[in-house]
Amino acid sequence: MVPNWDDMRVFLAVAREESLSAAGRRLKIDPATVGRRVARLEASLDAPLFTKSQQGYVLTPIGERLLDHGLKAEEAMRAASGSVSGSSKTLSGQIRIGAPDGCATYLLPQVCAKICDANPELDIQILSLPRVINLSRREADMAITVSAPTAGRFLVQKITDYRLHLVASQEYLNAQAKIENLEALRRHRFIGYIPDMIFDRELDYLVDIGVERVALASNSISVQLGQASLGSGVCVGHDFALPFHPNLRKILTDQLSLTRRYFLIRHQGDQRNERLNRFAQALTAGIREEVVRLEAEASP
Amino acid sequence: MVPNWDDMRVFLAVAREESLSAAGRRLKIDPATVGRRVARLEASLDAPLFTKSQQGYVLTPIGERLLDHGLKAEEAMRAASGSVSGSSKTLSGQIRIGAPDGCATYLLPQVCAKICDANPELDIQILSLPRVINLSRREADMAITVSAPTAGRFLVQKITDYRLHLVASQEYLNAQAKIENLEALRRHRFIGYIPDMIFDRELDYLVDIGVERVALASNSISVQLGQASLGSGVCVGHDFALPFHPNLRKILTDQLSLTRRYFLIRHQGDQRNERLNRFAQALTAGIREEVVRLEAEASP
DNA sequence: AAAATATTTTGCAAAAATGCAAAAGGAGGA
DNA sequence: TCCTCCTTTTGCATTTTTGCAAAATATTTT
Repeated sequence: MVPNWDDMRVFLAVAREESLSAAGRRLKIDPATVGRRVARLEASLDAPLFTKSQQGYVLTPIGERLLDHGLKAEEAMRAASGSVSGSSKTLSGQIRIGAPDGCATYLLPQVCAKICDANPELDIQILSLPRVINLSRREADMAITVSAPTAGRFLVQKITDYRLHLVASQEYLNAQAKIENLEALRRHRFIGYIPDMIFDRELDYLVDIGVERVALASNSISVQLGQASLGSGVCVGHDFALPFHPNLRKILTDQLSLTRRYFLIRHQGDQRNERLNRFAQALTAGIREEVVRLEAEASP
Repeated sequence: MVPNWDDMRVFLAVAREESLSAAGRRLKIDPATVGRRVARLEASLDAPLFTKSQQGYVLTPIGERLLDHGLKAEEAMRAASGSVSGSSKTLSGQIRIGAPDGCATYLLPQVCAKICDANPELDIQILSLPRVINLSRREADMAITVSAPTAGRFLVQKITDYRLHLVASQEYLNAQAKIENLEALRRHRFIGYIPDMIFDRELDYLVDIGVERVALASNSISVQLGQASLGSGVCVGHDFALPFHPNLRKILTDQLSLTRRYFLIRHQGDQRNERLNRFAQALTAGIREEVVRLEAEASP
């Protein structure tokens, strides 16, 4: 009769994922158990919460109503966990970060490795996302973005600025006439993002330069730089990525230099979550350091 | 690592009761289990929540902080349960009502019996309290009072007015000179509440009449009426109580008649709790009917 | 002072919940 | 049309949780 509070936790997962198996993956419990706990909750509430089918679980109107309250409970439970600063000196558990692929590829691996070394109990998951992450749905605990969100209640914190320049491989440059100015670029092949898959205006570098056509495109910056590295063309790349592609050279650095900024976005409700606060602190500091280190290495 | 939400439920009970066994009684689970679940919560939060001793569990500062969030979670869970109208036609589970003793003694038994008959799955607990009930601490789901609360966020609903008169036993009246007016009362012995235990000004009937001395006192109205019934003196009694004391007679009804009002108090957060709404509806209707019936019976 | 009554804690057997493996049922693609 | 992959569901062995009984300990009463 009186519901088990923990069943609400699995209810939320199922409501979000619309599937027992996906919810099970997220919660790291067996889908069968997930199904049984939903059934138990329905029994104790004496109401159908989902319409069940082989292609998933979808909320009934009653379930929708329950979801509203469940989210409130979740917020409270999250704040509760956060309020006990976890007396232990070291962080533990699981933290998931969403980030644009440049950051995820070239910065987070080293930074997170260092954090993990210092906190052996901590598991970090890096979500490299080809789209703006939906933090409201709790897809991640925090997200790194290139523009501050305008709507929604979030904690926004500047991480650091970083620079981008035009790059091409040494071999490519040797084979061509020296590129003297921006005008000369018109005769070159460009590598960039897939135009209609650019999810943030800040990432639409090429439009800033006036380039209209992208011959080789990928949704992954590392694929782009890989192609540039093979001598396929000219590309806009992060300075901090260059040490990973030794034969890439910056070009026209005096005539074209882009600056962008990383932000750390968190849920408003996590403001007093000491655990996440400490992690965020370590993360931003780590990224800042790493950008400085890599950009210095790339400057000559 | 990730806490079991249901452990928060038992944490709240222990925090309130400050004892494993009392919490166990309230939750209807074994004290040993309560202790183990608290231990598990502490382990998953990695923080000491209680200082434990043989005389009970008392919150640590960390526990205090957790309590705040836990209460929020509880509110959300309560609202969640309430939001699903419990598709079944009949009420079930457990509902606890606090009430002043007059109401608890002479009205609620019949009214609640009727409600229970109509809802076989429902358990009703009547808390007859010698003090103003602390609804904020969730000692009860709802409370009946004689004055509307001034502070706090509560739902207040008038139930019904009721009347009180001076009463004495037939035998007592026969043995005395006829009491013609209020002035004549000065020579009689009064039965009433224990003066310094009156918790609500509305119950301080005798001061309204001008009586200063109470010879026989009890904190229980049924004890008072029992004494009056034995011919020990004059007492202020509820009209609706008289049918239960057949040899009591109202006196000076034309010169002294008190009217009081019962209110039903509920938690603001329960406003959309269909289950409690339905119960409250049945309760107020039942009390209203019962007062009318009993007062009619007492009038001749 | 000693007995009685609370409390928490511990040991163990019973009960419940869980994970795994297999079954059953569709949706989408070759 | 069939085949494959993805679901949910079911049966069963294992693990975990729970309740009960007894032990240990302190407080209150006689």
